[in-house]
Amino acid sequence: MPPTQTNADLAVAGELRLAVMRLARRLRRERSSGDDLSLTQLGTLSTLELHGQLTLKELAAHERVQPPSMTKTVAHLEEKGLVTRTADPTDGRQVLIALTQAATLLLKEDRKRRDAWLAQRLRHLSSDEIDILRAAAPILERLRQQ
Amino acid sequence: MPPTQTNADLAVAGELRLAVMRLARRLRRERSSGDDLSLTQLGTLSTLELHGQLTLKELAAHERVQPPSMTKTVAHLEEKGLVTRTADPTDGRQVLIALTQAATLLLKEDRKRRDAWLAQRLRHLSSDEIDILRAAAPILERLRQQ
DNA sequence: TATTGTTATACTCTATAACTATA
DNA sequence: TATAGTTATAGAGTATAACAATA
Repeated sequence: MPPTQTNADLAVAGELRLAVMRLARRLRRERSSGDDLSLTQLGTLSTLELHGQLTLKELAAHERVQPPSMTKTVAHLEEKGLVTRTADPTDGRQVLIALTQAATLLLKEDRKRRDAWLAQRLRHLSSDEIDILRAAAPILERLRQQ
Repeated sequence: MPPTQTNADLAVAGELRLAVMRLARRLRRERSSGDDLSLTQLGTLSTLELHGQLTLKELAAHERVQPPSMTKTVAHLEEKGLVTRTADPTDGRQVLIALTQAATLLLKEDRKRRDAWLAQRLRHLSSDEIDILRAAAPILERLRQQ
């Protein structure tokens, strides 16, 4: 933890920002072919998979959207048979949202397809370069969580 | 370049995909506070900065959107004084779209602000970890371009 | 009263289909 | 006829403000 910001750090930030944003855009595009779920919908399903059943408010907080937006997204997912909404037995104001089995399968397939795309590209790298990416992945994850 | 796909490569792909998508989402959110340009608009300006004056069709192709979508985006940018539209002197059907000076300045400021956000987070990392990210950035960029 | 969720309303981004102007 | 761009229309995603139901 250096006490002051160095020029080298600023340079890394700039390069990393561009690289991450562009690769993400590319990955998003890869997803969009032959699929009918938006990134918003997919992200919501992933969050439910990770945390299990959540209330609408919790789900909105995880996805960092306002409750009315999440109400809409959940409505779309419910229409597609990917989530269920049930009233909380102990607090009638709350609604519990959970994945259906169809959603679990769909998430698995989507992940497989996108991982395959990226793994295919990893084959063009040397093993040293793959090692660097392997080390970088958890650091990127921590950056996001701070 | 290994001749076959290893399980380790597939695992790296999965971790990397999640990390990149999530960090990108975070970066996108960072941008949206206190600014009035959408990512679509910013992306369009960046493309014009990179390639110079383009026709609407070319611009739509670079941004991977349909022409009617780009017509709208360009209209918004024109309202904000960030691009100009001029008829092509040799082909009256075509419209040439170019950045204004205000747009060039705005791009520079936006970049600075977002880099600062990421650089601030880099301060929580060790110098070894920063070195890994520095090495990873160009590899990520190559992954996208393949 | 405070909290949870929904409805009403509005704006951006995106698309396809239909149209206009030019080549 | 073919091409470049715009207009018409529609749906998703987002927000804020106002409302209903429950605690």
